[in-house]
Amino acid sequence: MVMVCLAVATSVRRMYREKGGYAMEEPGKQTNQLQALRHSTSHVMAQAVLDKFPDAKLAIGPAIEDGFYYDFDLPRALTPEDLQEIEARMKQIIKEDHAFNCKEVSEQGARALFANQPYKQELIDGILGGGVDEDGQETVQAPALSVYSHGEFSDLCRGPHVANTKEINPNGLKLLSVAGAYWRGDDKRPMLQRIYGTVWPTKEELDAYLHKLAEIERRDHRKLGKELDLYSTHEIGGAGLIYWHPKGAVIRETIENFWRAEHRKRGYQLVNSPHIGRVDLWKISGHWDFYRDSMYSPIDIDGMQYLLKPMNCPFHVLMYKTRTRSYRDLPLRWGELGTVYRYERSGVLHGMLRVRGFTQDDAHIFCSPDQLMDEIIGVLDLAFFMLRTFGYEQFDVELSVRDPVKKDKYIGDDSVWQTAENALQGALSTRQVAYKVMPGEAKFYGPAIDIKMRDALGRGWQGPTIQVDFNFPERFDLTYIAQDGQERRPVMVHRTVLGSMERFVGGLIEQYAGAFPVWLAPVQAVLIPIADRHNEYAQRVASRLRDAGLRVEVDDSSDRMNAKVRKAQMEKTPYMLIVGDKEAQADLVSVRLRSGSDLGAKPLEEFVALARKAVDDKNDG
RNA sequence: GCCACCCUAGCUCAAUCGGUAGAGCAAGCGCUUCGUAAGCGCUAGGUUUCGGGUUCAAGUCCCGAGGGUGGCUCCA
Repeated sequence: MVMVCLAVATSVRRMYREKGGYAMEEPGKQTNQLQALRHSTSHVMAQAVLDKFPDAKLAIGPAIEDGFYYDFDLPRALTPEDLQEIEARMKQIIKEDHAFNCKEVSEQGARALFANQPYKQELIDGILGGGVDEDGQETVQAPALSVYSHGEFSDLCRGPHVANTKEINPNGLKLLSVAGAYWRGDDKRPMLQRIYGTVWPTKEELDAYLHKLAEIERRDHRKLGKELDLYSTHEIGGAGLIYWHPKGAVIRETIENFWRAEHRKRGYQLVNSPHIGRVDLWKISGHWDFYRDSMYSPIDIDGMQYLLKPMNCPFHVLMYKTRTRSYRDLPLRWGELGTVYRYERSGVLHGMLRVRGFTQDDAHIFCSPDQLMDEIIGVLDLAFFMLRTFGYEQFDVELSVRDPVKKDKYIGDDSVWQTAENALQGALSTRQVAYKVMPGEAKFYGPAIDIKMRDALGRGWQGPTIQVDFNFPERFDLTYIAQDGQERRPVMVHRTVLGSMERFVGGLIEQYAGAFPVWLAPVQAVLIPIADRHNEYAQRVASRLRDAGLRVEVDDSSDRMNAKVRKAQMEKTPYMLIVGDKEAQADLVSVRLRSGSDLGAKPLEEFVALARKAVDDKNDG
């Protein structure tokens, strides 16, 4: 049973962040029941921590996706042993059978109750002052203060909670980790210790969740990237810089070829631009003022300052300006796999997902305002088509628009914004894409569509982004000659579909758990001769397969066939072709799939057709 | 960047109280020629991330740097 004491609706923090910098709304609605369970468990944890550290200062402890946390200011750093101890104490408290009681308190009452709790005092200030609440949400009106107690422990809280600690299943509980977290998420304020935990109604659900965590670890692109020899990073080479090994590079090349072909089909032209440019360029674009933290220090060349590019747009803009553009030229769709470099703070770097140098699948569309909607539709079609090709089927789409009350934060007048928002919205509804409007999420230079996709495990990843930009055309004075002979200002659309090759491939490794579909697999088939006398036949078959455009290797090591199968299996090779006397005599290959299934002996040409089809269909056949 | 933790052979990990670095896999060589997830043997492989310090003695303790992990903040 869930107790709700106040009429104030509970809002758990809905946005969560996962390692690697992809964020999205929590999938599936967490029930109030589950929220209450988790939130109540965080209170129990706070009590256990107070037992151990009577001087602990408590901050906040909400329910989150899959669990809960609580932030503490403690006299010393917590160790893994502390966590075990705290968890044991929690289980004890749960069994002590405490009812959760709620009461409303006056300001004085609350201040007195939390006299030694400075963070709680600040929360009280916030609640009464109509500032921000414990989830960092702005409070509209000052609600009453409420306190939830169980046993000896009381916490400022608006609930809801379960009725009794007995409702928490001690076997569904586990503390997971300790991490630093700034008070109020503000890096100017004290660093607190955050304990993460998870709790479920039953042990089975806990086990399932822990199993999922193990699965996430199993798929980790950093682990698989090393095991499958896809990429490396180097301490001596500098942090956040990716080295693509041959097998990783093949995957990337295959994706890039697909990307180029698909863009050409859809009326894009591909361009290339330099990696550095004079600082003046960035001053005009505005990045020098607004984006400098993410840019590297200037390089002195002949007394002039150059910057490593953090984005491609200014270069495309310069190309646009090389001649007078007519309305007949528009839309211009210029794509580039452009490598950019951005300064990222050392603590955020993460495998291929968060790096300092990466290649964006960038494109800029220059068009007239009345072409905007069709252009957006074109991008949407392209984006969904490409992502589905990589097995992403579920998307969460956001339309980021202006904050209606702070219109002065944005450049461009109302009518342009209206046109742009209408175009984005119109494109989405034309394609019947469900979306969520995100007021205040627009960039200062224009509204945008952001698409997030879910992977095979249901995790969210940052996907395509489509941004309308009024700023660049203005600052660089872009024009085109309209039908009536007048100079007009084009609209510029920035868009990526994959994001960056690094992040996208990192995500794909996890999406496929390293078992890439045939068209992407670095090695598509391995020939496994049973004995040395079959090597020659294996080479002949391999060369025939290469002629058919397949990526093939021959394992002519002196290993036994079983070992060769195992090796290919661990490399997640789609096709293992076993050849012995029987096959060599009749132009056959015995096909084993990495799933373990044995397709038996097939005529060579039949296998070629089968494999070609899997490649052409971009699936596993 | 901040908090905590970590860094030993190509990889995964050992090394008691501070006492002078070891295994499996991978690699190289040899034997084996085998029918759907590991055949056998031998060899080589180390400035214990780097730089200082304490100590008779440092993988181990201390300081600094680099890199990494989990978070916070931020982001393609």
